[in-house]
This record gives sequence, structure tokens and C-alpha cells, in this order.
Amino acid sequence: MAEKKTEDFQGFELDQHLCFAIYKANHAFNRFYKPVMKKLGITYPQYITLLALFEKDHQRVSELGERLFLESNTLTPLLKRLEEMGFIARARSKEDERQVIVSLTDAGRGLSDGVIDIQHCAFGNLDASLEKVSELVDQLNDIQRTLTAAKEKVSA
Amino acid sequence: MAEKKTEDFQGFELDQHLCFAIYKANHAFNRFYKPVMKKLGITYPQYITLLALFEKDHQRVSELGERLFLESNTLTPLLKRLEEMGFIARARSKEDERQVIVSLTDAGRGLSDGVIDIQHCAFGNLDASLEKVSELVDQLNDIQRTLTAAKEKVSA
DNA sequence: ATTGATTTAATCGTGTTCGATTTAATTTGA
DNA sequence: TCAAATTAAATCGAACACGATTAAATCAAT
Repeated sequence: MAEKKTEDFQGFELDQHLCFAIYKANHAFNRFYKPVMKKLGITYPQYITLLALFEKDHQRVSELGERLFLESNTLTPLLKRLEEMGFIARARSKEDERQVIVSLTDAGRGLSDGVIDIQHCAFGNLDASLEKVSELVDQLNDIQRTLTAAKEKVSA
Repeated sequence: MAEKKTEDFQGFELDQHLCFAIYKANHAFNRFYKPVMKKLGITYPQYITLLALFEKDHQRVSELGERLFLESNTLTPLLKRLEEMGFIARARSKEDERQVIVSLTDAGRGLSDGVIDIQHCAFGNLDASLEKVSELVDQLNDIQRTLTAAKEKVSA
């Protein structure tokens, strides 16, 4: 009862850290999806990017970036690879030549079947109910919003 | 009630995806910690690595790798940077010359004060109780274990 | 004791991420 | 109108992550 130090505040036990738990879970998703992605010829970040395009086609690079929390320095090369593979097309906007519009090709849209399979595969392995998962998603989104807001506050 | 397709299974709404929620939360932790880490002169992965060493000093590279889910191809250069900065020492084991033992230096141990501050900082911004966080950590660890086990199963 | 298999870390190439800068197009204001 | 400020994407360099390979040390098993 006497010793307090760091024990009452997570201390150094890595497994008690929320950031480490999230790091590990993210890592596990990465490793789980990677071999499945490989069959489609894409990487995990490319998969996430395609999901954003399935949700809404014909987005600007910066629009995609807002959705995925990435900027042109990351997206430009990634999109170029997707373009080389023939899954998307990139074209300067007629209205504003600064903007590049990213669109799915037929081949890109064709990936959606494989993607659905992947989702079933991952979800089938988590023996959790839809409600439980949905609740967890909400909690994680709360944390994300809180940390993002806190960072804004600090850097302001 | 007629349409089924993908809607009853998360479909393409990115925000309903557990993997995306985790991706975002991990990203938010990264962005939140980054400027704080910068004051200490280290990166987020280096921070995680140091946490593992605070928990247990004098680990082999492969031991650290198991803990952090990384391998020598990632750890070797990262550890070399921590060594250059004087936070750790790397030395071949006398018993087995193949092994490299990673140890904290005084300067490395000295970082732990700053690290405690960082943890307070992050935790103070999450207006969640310790129990709530602990519960969330357990759920995330469950997911990680499940996905890791599922991957083993598939690759076997 | 020597050959062959295994283990450990290091190395290499590709892709992702990010801070910082650059280039080009658009908007603003004098 | 035309220079200055702003915006959008691209580029660059450093760090991280990973599959695959390599080099060196150890172990196994005759």
C-alpha cells in the first residue's frame, strides 16, 4: 500500500497501455489482411484507399486525404501505383487544373467482390456480435476524435 | 427488407469498419504523441521500443521483436538510431555470439520521467475512467489474439 | 570432428508515412 | 491588370515495416 510511484497510472506495463493495445490490434489487422490483399495484388493501405473510393468515386486527392488522414506526399505515390496496376485513373480537373480527380476503372470496381469476401473472412473470425463490434467502433472513434481535438488544442 | 447484398454486412461505409476505426485511432495516437516525442528527440516506434525496455531491460533483439511484433529487419536500424543517440547500448552476448543484447543507458533510463509525463498528458485528455480504458484494452487484445490465431490457422 | 541443419541478426528492395519544400494554378486586392 | 497570397498536388529526405536473402554462430548427429 505504501509504494505508489507509477503503478497507479499504467506505469511501464506495456500491455496496460491503450496506445499499445491499439498498435497491436492495428498490426494484427495488417498482418491478417496482407496475404489476402496479395491475391488481389494490392497492399493494405491501397485496400483502405479503394474502400474510400467504393464509398465515393471521383474524389480529389485532398478529399481522399481528409477521409484517410493522409496527405499528397503519401497519396500521390500510392495512387500512382494503383494507376499503374489499372485500378484507378487520375485526371486533372477541367474547372481547376490544380486538382486531380481520382476515379475507379472497371478493373478497380471489379475488386469489390474480392473485398466483400475479405470482409466476411475477417468478420467470421471475430466471434463477436454486430452490436459489440459497432459499440467498439464507436468507442475507438471517440478516442480518435478526442486525441485529434486535443492535438489541435495543443498546437494552436 | 428485400435488398440484402452488402448492407447487412458493413458494406462499403468506411466508418463502420472495425479495421478503419482501429487504423484511425492508431493514427490519432501517432499524431498526438509525435510532437511530444520530438521534444525527447525520439519517434513513436522508438518510444514503444523504450517502453518495452523500461518494462524489461537487457533483452535480445528477437525478444524485443516478439514483444513488439517486429523483426530484425525493422528493429536493427531503429535500435542503431537509439544507440547513436545514446539511449541504448547493443552488445553481442558472450554465451551466444549470434545474439545481440539491448540495454538502456543512463540517458535512456533518464527518459522515463518524460515518458510518465506523456502518459499523464494522453490519459488526461481521454475523459474515460480507468476501468473503461482497461475494458477497452481487453477487447482490443482479444481482437488481436483472434486475428493472430486466425492468420496462423490459414497459413498452416 | 566434420558435415548439414538451424538460429540470430543484419542487409536489401519495395512500399508507406510524414515534415518540409517546390511548382503550378487560382484567387485576392491594390 | 497585375503582383502577392493562397491552394493543390508533387517532390524530397528520413524513418518505419516487411518479404526475402545472407552471413555467422551454434547445434545435431553421425
